[in-house]
Amino acid sequence: MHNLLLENIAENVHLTAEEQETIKKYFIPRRLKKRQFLLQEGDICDRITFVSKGTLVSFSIDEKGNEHAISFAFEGYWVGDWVSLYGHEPSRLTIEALEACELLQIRAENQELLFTKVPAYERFIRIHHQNTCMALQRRLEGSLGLCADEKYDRMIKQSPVLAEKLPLGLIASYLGVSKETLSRIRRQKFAYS
Amino acid sequence: MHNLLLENIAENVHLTAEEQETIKKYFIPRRLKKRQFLLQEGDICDRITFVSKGTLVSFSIDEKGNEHAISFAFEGYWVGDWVSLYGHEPSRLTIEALEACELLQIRAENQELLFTKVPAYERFIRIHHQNTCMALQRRLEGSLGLCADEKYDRMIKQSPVLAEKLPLGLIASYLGVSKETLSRIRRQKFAYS
DNA sequence: CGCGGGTTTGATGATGCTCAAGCCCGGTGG
DNA sequence: CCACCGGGCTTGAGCATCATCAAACCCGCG
Repeated sequence: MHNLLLENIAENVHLTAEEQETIKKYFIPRRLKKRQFLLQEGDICDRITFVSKGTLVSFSIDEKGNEHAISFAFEGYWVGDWVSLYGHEPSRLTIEALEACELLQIRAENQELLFTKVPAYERFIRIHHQNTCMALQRRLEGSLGLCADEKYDRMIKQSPVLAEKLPLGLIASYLGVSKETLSRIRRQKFAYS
Repeated sequence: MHNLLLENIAENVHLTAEEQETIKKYFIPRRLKKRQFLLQEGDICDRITFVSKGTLVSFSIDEKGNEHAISFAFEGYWVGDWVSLYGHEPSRLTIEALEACELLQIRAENQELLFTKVPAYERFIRIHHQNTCMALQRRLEGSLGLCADEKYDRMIKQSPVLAEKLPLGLIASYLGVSKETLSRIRRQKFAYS
């Protein structure tokens, strides 16, 4: 159950056997069925989640009720609403299981404890946040001033997995275009190949 | 010179006098004149910069030659291209001084040393990255599926300072709209108030 | 068989970009 | 002191892109 988690951490920092045990103790397993919510808009996100199995999507809902996919989490990913978690404010995000999921969670205050008990873990989280920053910055660069089909190309180049695993509607929402537009773009691309 | 830096760090973590001295040693002062570049597209960003005085803008340039402001850095801010820094790849960002600046810089490899010498500094950087994640996520939420005037409203609400300090063209680029559109939006808002 | 979801396709309209011209204002040089 | 210049901002007209609405389609499933 916790193996993938420890492997994931060990990719970036070294952990002694003892540290591994300590970390294990803090992460509590949880299951989610398809369409269940990990977090709902308005809740305060007070824990960090590692995905052992399954897929989730985080999205925000605007005033008109449209959903905008912010990010996806596959096996081996971490998920949570950083804004809510670190800002201690109600989340504007909703996080939903796209399929049955197996998760490992640590509560924010326990993570603080773990930081001091296992400094390597704090280092790992720092590195993880660096990567998150990178991903968000890339995403932002793409979303400013690219037209719809350029965004799609870019996404395909960066993570072709998304296009295969996810339904069209979600990808459209992720790119910030309507599903009709994305459908037309795909047809175009197909004609040329 | 280093006071603002130490204050900035001390807002989040406690530092002993000795640690403060250590940190000081690693941060090298640098000045930039108006319009000088801190980083140019294609360079590898190998240092982190703290702004003691002045204002800078980071922007990316798309295929058509349009500039897109990614973020601004004022006094007390940190600036750098995280993608390039942590990914060790050529930067797609350019960072330019909007006015005369006084900066403090630490090289990436020295920062790694500093992490082990002063764990509190590593903690500070982790917290800083958390905040960066938050800011980027907020920005992304805003840039997806908000129309031009909503984006402007949102920006005004979140950081009215920007609207005062920065020329219209830069704000437009930050919001991902043309300067003409932003000009029209402002006129509209003005008419209502 | 009929239902529902995800997807496709078409027609229409709004939003916002582009291009082009003019304006305002501060700086510079005659 | 004034004329000129240039950068930033405004304003207008036309046009491209893309969202919206509506209808049909496809396919797996009860």
